[in-house]
Amino acid sequence: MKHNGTSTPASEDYLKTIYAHTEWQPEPITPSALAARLGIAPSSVTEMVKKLAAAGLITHVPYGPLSLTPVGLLRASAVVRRHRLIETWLVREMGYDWDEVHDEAEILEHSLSDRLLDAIDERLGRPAVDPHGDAIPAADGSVTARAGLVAAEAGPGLVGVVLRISDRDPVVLRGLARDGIGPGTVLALLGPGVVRLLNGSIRHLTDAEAASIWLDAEPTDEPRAESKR
Amino acid sequence: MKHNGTSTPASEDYLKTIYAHTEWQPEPITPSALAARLGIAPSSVTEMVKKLAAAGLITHVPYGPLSLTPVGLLRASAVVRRHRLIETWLVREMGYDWDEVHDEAEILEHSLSDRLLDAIDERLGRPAVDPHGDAIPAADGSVTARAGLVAAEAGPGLVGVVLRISDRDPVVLRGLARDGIGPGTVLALLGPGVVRLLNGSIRHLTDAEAASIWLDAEPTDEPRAESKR
DNA sequence: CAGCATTTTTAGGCATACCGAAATTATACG
DNA sequence: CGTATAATTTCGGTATGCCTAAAAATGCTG
Repeated sequence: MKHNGTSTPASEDYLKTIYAHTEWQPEPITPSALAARLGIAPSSVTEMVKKLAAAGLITHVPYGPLSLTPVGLLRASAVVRRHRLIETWLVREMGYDWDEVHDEAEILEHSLSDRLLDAIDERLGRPAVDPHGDAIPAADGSVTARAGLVAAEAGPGLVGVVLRISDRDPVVLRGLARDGIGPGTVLALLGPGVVRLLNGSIRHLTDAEAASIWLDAEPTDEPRAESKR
Repeated sequence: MKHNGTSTPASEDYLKTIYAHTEWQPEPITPSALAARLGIAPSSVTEMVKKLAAAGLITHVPYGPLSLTPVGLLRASAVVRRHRLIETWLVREMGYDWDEVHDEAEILEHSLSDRLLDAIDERLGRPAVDPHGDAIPAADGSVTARAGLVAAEAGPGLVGVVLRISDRDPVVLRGLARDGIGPGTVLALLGPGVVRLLNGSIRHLTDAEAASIWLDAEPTDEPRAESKR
C-alpha cells in the first residue's frame, strides 16, 4: 500500500495550470483550454488526465471538464507556492525585475527541495504576495486573498491601486512595466481602456492589458454591477 | 546545420562524472566505473556513450575507456561549476552545512539559468573554491587548482591543513564534520589512518575517510615518494 | 430534431533513458 | 597459447510524455 508518489514536472504543470485557472474564474477548465495553456496537443491532455484522475488528484467525467480534488488542490497550491516564492526571491534578492521572473520560476519550481524553499521563505520574511501581486499559498494550502476588480470590467471614474498583474503574458508584463505600471501603481480609469497615472500621464490599455490588471478598489457607487461573462 | 543542442540532465550527469573522475586520477574512466558511479546498469552507459560520442562530446573506442573531447570538457566543467557554486551558495547564504549540500546541488545544477547562476556567483564574490575545498571552474572552463596530497597516501609525521574533502560519500562527510574535520582543519598524521587535531584529540580514519581527505602540505622530506596504484 | 461543427478520445508512433539477459570481446593466467 | 573471467555491447522491454490522424461523442443551430 504505497503512498501514491506521482509527482513529475509534467504532472505538476497540469495541476498548477488547473489551479491557476480556478483562481481567475470559478468554472472548471476544459481539456482543450488546458492543452492551449500548456501548449500541448489535446490528446496528450487526455492521457495525463487519466493518470491524474487515477491518482485521485482530479475528477473528470469523459468529455467533461476537469477539477481538482482536495488532495489535488493541496498539491497544486504547493506548486504555485513554490513558483511565487521563487519569483519573489528572484526580485528581492537576485536582481530580477518583476516582469522577468516567470520563466526561471517555471523551471525551478520543480527542483527545489522543501527545505530550501522554506529557507527562502524565511529569508524573505514569509511574504503573502509575489511581485505580480499574486497571493502566495501557505504551506498548508491556505490562501489569504484580497478582493480585486479586473480593469477591463471596471467602470470609468474608478481610482484604485494595482493589486495584481497576471503574469501569463510576458509581452503585457513588459509593456506595462516599461510605462511604470505595476503592483502598487495608482490608476484612474478615464474610460474603457484608458487610464491616468499619478504623474498625470495618460495610457491606453490593450484588451490583453486591461484583462491582466486587477485593481484594489471599492465599486464606485453602483450596487455591485453584475460581472458579465 | 543546427548547433548540436544535446543537453539533458542525464547527459550532464554523465559528463560531470567523467570530469570528476579525471580530477582525481589522470587515467580515463571505464564504462563500468561510470555505471557504478552513476548507479545505473552498464548497458545504459553503452547507450548514452554512443550518443555523447556522436555529439562530439566524448571519445570512445569500443570496449575501451572514455574521455572528454575539448568541447565535452567545456560542457562538463560548466556543470561542475554550477554544482559547486550552488553548494557554496547553500552554505554561505541558505543555512546549509557543508556536508548537507550535495543532493540539493545535484538537482539544481540542471535547472538554473546562466543568468541566475551569474547572479549567485556575483553575490558570493566569485569564489574560487566550494565548501568542500573543490575548485570552482571559471565560466571559460579554466581552473586554478591547488596541489594536494591524499591523506591515505601521505607519510606519518606530516602536518597539514585540510584542503579538500571529497563529497562523494555523504557518510564520510557527516562523520568527519561531526568530529570537526573539514576544509581548513589542521591535522597531524600520526600513522596510517590516525590523526591528531589541533585541540589534541586523536581520530582514527576509515579507509574511505583517509581517501577522501586532501592535505595542503609539502611532502615531509623524502624525495617525492612514488604514489602507488 | 437532425445534421454539422467542435471537442474529446482512441490508436499508433517517436524519443529519452532506463532495465535484465544473452552474446561478444578483451585480458589475464596457468 | 588457449581458455576462463571480466568487461562491454547487443537485444528485446518498460515507463514517461509528447505527437498526428482518425474515430467518437457532444451540443448547437437551423
